[in-house]
Amino acid sequence: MQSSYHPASIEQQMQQHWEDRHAFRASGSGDKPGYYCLSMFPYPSGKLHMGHVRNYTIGDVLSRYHRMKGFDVMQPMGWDAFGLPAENAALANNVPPAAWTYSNIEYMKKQLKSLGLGIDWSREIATCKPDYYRWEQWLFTRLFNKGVIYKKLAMVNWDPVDHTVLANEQVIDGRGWRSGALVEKREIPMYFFRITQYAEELLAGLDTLDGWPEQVRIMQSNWIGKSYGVRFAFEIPAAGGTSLPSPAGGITSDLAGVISQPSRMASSSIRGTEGEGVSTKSNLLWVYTTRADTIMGVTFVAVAAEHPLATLAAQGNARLAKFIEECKQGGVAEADIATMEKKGMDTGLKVTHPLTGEQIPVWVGNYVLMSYGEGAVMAVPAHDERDFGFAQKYGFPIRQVIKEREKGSGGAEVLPFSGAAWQEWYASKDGVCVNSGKYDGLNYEQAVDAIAADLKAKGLGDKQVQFRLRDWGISRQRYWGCPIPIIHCQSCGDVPVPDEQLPVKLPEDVVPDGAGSPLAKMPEFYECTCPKCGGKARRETDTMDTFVESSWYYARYTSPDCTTGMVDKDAAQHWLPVDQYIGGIEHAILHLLYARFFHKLMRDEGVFSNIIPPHPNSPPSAGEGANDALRAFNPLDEPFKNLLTQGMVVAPTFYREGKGGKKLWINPADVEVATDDKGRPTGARLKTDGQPVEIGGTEKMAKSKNNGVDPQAIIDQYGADTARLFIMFVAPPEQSLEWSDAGVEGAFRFLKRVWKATHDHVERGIVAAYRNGELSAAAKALRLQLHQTIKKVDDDMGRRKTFNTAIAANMELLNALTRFGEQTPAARSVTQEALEAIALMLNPIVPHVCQALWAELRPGTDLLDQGFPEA
RNA sequence: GCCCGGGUGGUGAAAUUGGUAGACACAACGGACUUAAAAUCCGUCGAGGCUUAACCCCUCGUACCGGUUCGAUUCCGGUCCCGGGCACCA
Repeated sequence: MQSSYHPASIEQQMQQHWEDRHAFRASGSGDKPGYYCLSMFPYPSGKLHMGHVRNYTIGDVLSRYHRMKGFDVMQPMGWDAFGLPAENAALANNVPPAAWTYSNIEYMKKQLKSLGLGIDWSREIATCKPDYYRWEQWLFTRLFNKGVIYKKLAMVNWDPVDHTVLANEQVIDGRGWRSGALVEKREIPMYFFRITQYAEELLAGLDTLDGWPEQVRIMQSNWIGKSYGVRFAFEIPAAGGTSLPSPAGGITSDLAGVISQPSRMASSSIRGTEGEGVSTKSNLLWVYTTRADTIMGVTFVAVAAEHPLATLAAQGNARLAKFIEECKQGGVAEADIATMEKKGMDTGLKVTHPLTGEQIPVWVGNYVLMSYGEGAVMAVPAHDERDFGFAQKYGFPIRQVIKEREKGSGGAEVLPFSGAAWQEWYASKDGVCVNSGKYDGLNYEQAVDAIAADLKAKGLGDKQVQFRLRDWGISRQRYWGCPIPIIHCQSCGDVPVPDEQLPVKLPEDVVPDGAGSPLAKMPEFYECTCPKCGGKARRETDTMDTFVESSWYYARYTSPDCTTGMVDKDAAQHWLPVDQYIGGIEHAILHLLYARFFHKLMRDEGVFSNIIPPHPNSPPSAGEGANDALRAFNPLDEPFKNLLTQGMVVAPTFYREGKGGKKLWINPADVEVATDDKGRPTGARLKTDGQPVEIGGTEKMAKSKNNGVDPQAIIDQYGADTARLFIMFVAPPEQSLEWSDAGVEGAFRFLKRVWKATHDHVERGIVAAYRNGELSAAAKALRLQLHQTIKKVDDDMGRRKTFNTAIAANMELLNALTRFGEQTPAARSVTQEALEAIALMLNPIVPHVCQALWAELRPGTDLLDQGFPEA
């Protein structure tokens, strides 16, 4: 046996051995139970980053552990290959996104292999390949015909200089990232997935996901945001009345057209069908509230800048028109809208309070979102913090209509709106109505019931369930994505591309120029004939959101070469659901929600099974515990049985201010940080010029902050095993991991110690692992610790998934073993037993070195054939 | 702004169901080995105090303030700070 540990040659040799044996090919034969272990596939950005290494090492540890436990493991890998960075690279380097992407894939695949991951490469997919996206287009046409996909106008970020739509990421401080121009909101037609139709099921399904972190289920539940409230209307007095702005007649009829449309919300009435008992009167301004008990405190109404009523009022009001224009400035990202200064302007219009008949002013508010609810809100300054601030600024009356419920004797004070004391009882809905006429004294439920009933009687409202979730807009005015399979015909309208013309192939030799999609400038792409009438037609040039590709790749892996459908039904039924899904916590909402949604879409399209179960779009309203079966996990309904959300790999950021305050981010590897005697950083300077740089926050490793640490350097210097060991040891998987070069050396040292201990033993001659004999007390103690360690490590890897403590337990065992040192035949057999166990226990984490150690301890046998040790 | 996490020695962390706080490492320091260095091995390592017969003992300590409990890093309420997400980064 070699006296010292040389990772480079061992790793190459073992990787070759695994390949020769096809060790990680998933059979799917059913001889052994299947275990589908999936890590979120990478975007081929160029090279692996630490987040990838962490993600795939966790997946590989779980895969190899389950393989040793007797499972037929499938661990596939592929490429989330469409996306914006390829277009950015194209702009920067004048290279087609396709070529850039394929060369990145080639390089990153080599890197993944050098990590020694037990991947079944025969199932590799890339989402930019036509044989993948063709099935996405196929599903699109089915959903379009069913009405699950539809077209409507939606707001985007518009760069008026580059004449292009910008992603939120490309809007920096309200300006286009390349042009520096002030970004505007603009409405364009887009295709939408009607995800709101599945809102109830997506919410109810969360209860079946026992194997998901609570945190993720809560986040998704809040995102879907089911609320119980009241939708009601203010009447808009007819034209000629006191409050309408002057311009010509026709306003009334215009209003009838634009305002009194049926609710655009994802909603269903609690009582009876929607619209029942609700007025069909025109001239109504609809709002939705979860606090109908405060309706008597309404002192103004605020509408979004894009609201039809605002548009109308602005026709005769230049100041208002200007304000609405101002509201259109800036991007569409909600975080920006929610944090900007709340501003408003009077429309001059007044509407009639449905219960008091009072005339209520209508204002335009820049904080009202057109995309949520009705695009208009009632404002109760006494009981809503935002309304309160707005009222103070613009001088609206503040009318208290809720007071704290009386407790004990004497009765409670009538508290005015005020900070924390107010919050506690108000937010918990633990108050009673005051200053509310006939509703005085009623509690929350009573007041809402009474008010909803009165509104309903007047035909001006009713209770309503509402979701925060919005439909999913998927049109992108970009080149490097899956073409939307629609043909626009003058006479037939939007016609889906027929199956025999699929896939609609994306030309791959194009270099975008940053000014809109190049497809729209390519007649050879968009000129076509209508499949219905045969007339001249124009092909859709928008592509799909790349989240669409990543919403079903997990299913495609079960049968990556299937040419008859999205998946082969038998393969899908054998492998799905994914037993263990692993990926970053940053995907907790969007990706994971979209994938759950897609699973249901595919189910309802009969993709997995010819038998399509009647799906519970509206689950039983029959109350608590009505149907426990709905709470049990069902692989036809949910794609991922267990979810592990790894924490982010974070690193410090450094920057210098460039021209115009633009930050130039500097990689940590190029920076030297000075610290005080307590280890706190005092300053930093660039290594190349010795000049100081600013220290930013510690953030997720990302290209945009240039704070990524290249894992390749560590693999090259210490080997993949050390990189894997360090990253698994330094923190439990769900916690965020702060990268530091210190500690890698320690991981390497540990592997050297394991190697040395095995070497010293093997050189004295291998023996049979302990069976029975005379043991010293020390030998007995060691053997006890050995089996306690096996038990703990098994539990840590299987149930707890805390690999850091599993490694620590092995370190303790090795420490005990090196201290032991007895050389009697019986003692040596205990040493043999312990060394074998260590090689087996560490195998999932550091497979190359363990495979080599095993070959020394048990010549002629292969670690690939060994099970996990048993305590 | 809203939703979700996190905060424990100089550092990463451990304490699995409310029961000995700091396992295992990193860094640092001291020692052995060496002509020397590296590597390796051994030892010390939360803060303060006490005591040298004793490496024995005492007090404080898990961001901060308060609560529940015989007992709280763990449960509850509040505050501060840091991170993730917010629908076109993936």
